[in-house]
Amino acid sequence: MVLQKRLDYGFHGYQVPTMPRATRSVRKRSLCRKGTEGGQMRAFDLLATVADKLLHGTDGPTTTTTDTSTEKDRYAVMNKELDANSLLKVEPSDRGSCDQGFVSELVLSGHEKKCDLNGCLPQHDEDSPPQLVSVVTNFDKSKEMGNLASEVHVGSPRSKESDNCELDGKSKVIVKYELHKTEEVLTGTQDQYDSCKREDPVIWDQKAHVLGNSNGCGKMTQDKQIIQNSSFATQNNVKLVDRDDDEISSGCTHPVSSIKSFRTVPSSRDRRIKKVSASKSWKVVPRCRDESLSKTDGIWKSMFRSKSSHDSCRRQKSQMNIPFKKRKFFDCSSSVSNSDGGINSEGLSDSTGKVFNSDISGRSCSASGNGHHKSFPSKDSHVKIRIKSFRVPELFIEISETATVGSLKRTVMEAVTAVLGGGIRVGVLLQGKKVRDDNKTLFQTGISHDNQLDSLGFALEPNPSRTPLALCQEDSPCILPCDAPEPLTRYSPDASADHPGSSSVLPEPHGDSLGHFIQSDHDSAPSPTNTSNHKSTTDSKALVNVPAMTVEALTVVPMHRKSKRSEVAQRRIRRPFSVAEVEALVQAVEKLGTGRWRDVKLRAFDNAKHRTYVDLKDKWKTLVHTARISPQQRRGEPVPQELLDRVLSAHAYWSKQQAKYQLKRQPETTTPMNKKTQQSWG
DNA sequence: GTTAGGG
DNA sequence: CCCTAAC
Repeated sequence: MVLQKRLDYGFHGYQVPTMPRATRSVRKRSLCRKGTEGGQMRAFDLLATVADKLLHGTDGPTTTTTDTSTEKDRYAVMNKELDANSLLKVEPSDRGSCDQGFVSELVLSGHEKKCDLNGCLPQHDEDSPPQLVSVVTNFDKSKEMGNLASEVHVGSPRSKESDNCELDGKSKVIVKYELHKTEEVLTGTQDQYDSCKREDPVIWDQKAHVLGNSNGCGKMTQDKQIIQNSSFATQNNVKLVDRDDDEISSGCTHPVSSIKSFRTVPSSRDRRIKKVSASKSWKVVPRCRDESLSKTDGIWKSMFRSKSSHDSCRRQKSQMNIPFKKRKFFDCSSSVSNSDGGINSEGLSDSTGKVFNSDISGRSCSASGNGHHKSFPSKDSHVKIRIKSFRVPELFIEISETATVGSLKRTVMEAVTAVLGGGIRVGVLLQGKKVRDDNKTLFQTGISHDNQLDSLGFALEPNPSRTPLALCQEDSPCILPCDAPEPLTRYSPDASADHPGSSSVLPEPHGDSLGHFIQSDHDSAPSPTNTSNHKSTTDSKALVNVPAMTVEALTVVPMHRKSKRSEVAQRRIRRPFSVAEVEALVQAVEKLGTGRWRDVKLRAFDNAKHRTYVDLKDKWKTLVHTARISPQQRRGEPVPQELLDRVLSAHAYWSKQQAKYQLKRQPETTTPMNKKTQQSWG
């Protein structure tokens, strides 16, 4: 029998490809955003816009090749720039002449024909929306590990110019990526672009009939569907934003929307994907780091310029949130880092990596939404927003140790895709405060060009509407503000198959959504707000208001429900005992003694589903230990000395009792003093 | 299913 | 917190 082990990968987040990367120079007028601060654009729209960018970036084609002759490549999924600290990257594969990464393969496996997208590709005519994102992909030519970092620029469709920043002298591929159109990615010649451009640009307008249009379009969306299916459709809670169900009506404005329209297509793709993602035979790994580092040297250098690879490696390791002993199997080269502070190639990302300020610089571009880029000012005051990069909420992945590295990659990709695809949404922060009113205009909100938008930030947060279960902690900072604990996202591809309650999601910070607190046995995190009527505050029981647990914002994304159970259940998350819990435990033990953990559980933690009697026993064990060591050696949330004293006292008492019991059957009668002591407890 | 103890 | 032996 194969020993199944699990690996936990704690990602403190990726850096999702940077969104618009504003070009400072007005000339580049790259930041034409729809909407104006004057009231036409509401915060909601802004969010939607941002989300769109993200999604397109997520599902859009990625190109990882410079080989312009390979048509196929052009439709690869746009690579995301992962957190520099994450060792898992989206990268081009070394397969064949095309450097298509697995992502693209996964997503676009259906694009056998060159012009699948024919007739679907946007016509970058004068009427095209002013959103054009150019992706500058840099990657180390040193093949196989050709890591790459992408940058996404938003600009006008016609601004062909691209930043010529060259990183570390690596070869560079410049890709134009048109938003609100297809996920077309141009990697090379213009004629290719033209040859595949869509004929009916109208489709991309609000009310186009998706079905009525080219197959190319359909295929495209279909491919996206595959991604969804493979990554999160099964959990039926994540989808690409709010569009999936809107069907045709929403048209291609949001490419994803048409997905269902093409459901009928080749199931083989689905199957393939499933198969791929399901396979979890871990084979290799253990090899270090230096080797792989050297391969990715270019990247590492650019990402960790100030560190030696060793250092980074070490740091990675030390920060990896891998609660397993399996840790030893972990490998830096394939690992992920929890380190904070995304360090993108530009070294500009926020140190927290959570919220990135946007940068609004001056004037806008044409107000006419028609994409006419009269390079300059218009009557409307437009707001330019620049987002260096986003960071995906922390992601947790568990995968069988027997899984292959390849499947790990895919799993991670799926997780990311799932998250980006709808598990998250964009939040707007203004001066550290979350802007909740989606209906306010930017101007009303204070997001105006003449306002220093340094204070404007965007954050990725769980998308409540897409998540079935939500452990909602009122006002808990899911929003990833600087320094706030990042929400934890747990992605378990296979485990927890049959646990309905196992898919809980990040709390929805807003009161606006289904703030239903679900106390699934899975893990009902003690209510932080001490709602006196909360279950976990066992009224008559010993356990009183359990203070907020530190962590507990987690997302569990059950996947592959069909997978074998052999994959083993995932390790429970660590839930440090709060002082209140300790108090309750001590009290119960004083009364019941050690050795009756089940009773202790029933008495004091009956409502704390996540505390088993074994947990209580273990906690007691550690408490005793803690009480015996010097305060300096203690870690974690300090337990009041008073409690520790009681622990020792009770422990001593019950130990004595036990000893006596064993010696003879002479109950407590022989020790009046102890008895007295106990009375004082009771 | 519980307990106890090592990991 | 996990795993197991032992009951």
